[in-house]
Amino acid sequence: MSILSKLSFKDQAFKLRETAILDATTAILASKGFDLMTMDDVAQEVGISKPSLYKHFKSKEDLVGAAMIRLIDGALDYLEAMPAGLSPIQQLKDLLAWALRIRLEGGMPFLPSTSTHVREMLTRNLKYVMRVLKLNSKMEVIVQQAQKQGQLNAALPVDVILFAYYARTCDPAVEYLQLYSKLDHETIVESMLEVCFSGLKNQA
Amino acid sequence: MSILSKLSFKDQAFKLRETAILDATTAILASKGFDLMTMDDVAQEVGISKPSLYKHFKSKEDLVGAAMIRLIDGALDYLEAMPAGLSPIQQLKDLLAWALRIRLEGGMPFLPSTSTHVREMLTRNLKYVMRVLKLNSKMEVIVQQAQKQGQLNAALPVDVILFAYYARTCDPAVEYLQLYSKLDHETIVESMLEVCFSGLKNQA
DNA sequence: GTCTATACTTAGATAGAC
DNA sequence: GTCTATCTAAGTATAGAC
Repeated sequence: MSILSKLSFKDQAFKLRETAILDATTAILASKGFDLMTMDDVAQEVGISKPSLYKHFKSKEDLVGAAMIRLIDGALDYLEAMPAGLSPIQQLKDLLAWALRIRLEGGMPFLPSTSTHVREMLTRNLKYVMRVLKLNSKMEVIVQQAQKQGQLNAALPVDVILFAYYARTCDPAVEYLQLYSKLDHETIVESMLEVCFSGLKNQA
Repeated sequence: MSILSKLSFKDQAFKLRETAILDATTAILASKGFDLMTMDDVAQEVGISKPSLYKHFKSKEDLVGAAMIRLIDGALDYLEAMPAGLSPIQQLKDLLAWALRIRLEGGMPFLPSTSTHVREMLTRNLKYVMRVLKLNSKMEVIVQQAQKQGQLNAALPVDVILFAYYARTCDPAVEYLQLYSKLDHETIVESMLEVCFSGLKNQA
């Protein structure tokens, strides 16, 4: 019994450290991006040595893959937790607002678009790809519902809507507005939603 | 006289090679991005040695800066060459379509958004910053005209419109549509314009 | 499992011959 | 000005002591 509890305690500590590593990785990825993030950065941020880091994740690709999977899971959880009866378009708006708020606080979702290198790396990560496909099928359903109910433009192919939507979660305009405009976070989120769903054109 | 013409001939050859270098750089940047592009890549693509490359550009930053400046100049030229009397919103649409077509053909404009690293590097390049500011002031005028004439949403801050617009020129949705959808180039361009100006929402 | 110290590789930049 | 050959720094990954 004492051995068992000791083991599970060790396991718990291991899990906790793993969470700390993924937190650090996510934050560093958000600020420096994949290529500039070094394993030294991560180890130092967590307060462990590099070899210890490699005990948890066998490579940089592995580590970043795990961080990205956690983000996708976060999105899936958010979708799951949504109040029933929310209109499809409101679901899309809420999810985008959630992602943008995380980004504005330095938590970055959705790195894959930044470079072909990173994209190919993630494409080789089977577990990651499976999560993305799962999220994507859920999103596809929501978009089709929204089109059927006349909330989204039904003339646009579903692919176009989905990719345009995903691209908004990592839109560089967010960082530029944060840097060069005096708008606060919530105003930036609202503006991005407005631009995404209503476009730049005058509606009249 | 013969010396002078010989010199100017040499100068011409030098300029030609410089153009070839910038072409290669632009193409490689478009496919691999800044971090993965090596000076060896560029030298090999042009068919010269690395030290020769360094005779033209004193560093990788310098080289990429020059390539980006040429792209901005292309945009400025395109604006300049526009037929007079074109409505402001049509100018914006034409310029965006022009940029997207270049991207679809592997010519990439507007790298700066890809990472903070690249952005900071370009920010240190005075010549580049000056060109960007010049382009930006022209764009600002067009956007304000469009708002005044009721073509663009006047409720949105000019900054929001400009950054959202710039972001569309390097929208990752373009690459995803190119990769995963069966849409041809022109349909992608039209879809992106539609999404940019009218948004995803149903217009009714 | 954790650390110190180190091997290996890549890529930016240059010395020196021609 | 161009090349071959090389320097140097950085960063991924690991060997081996504790």
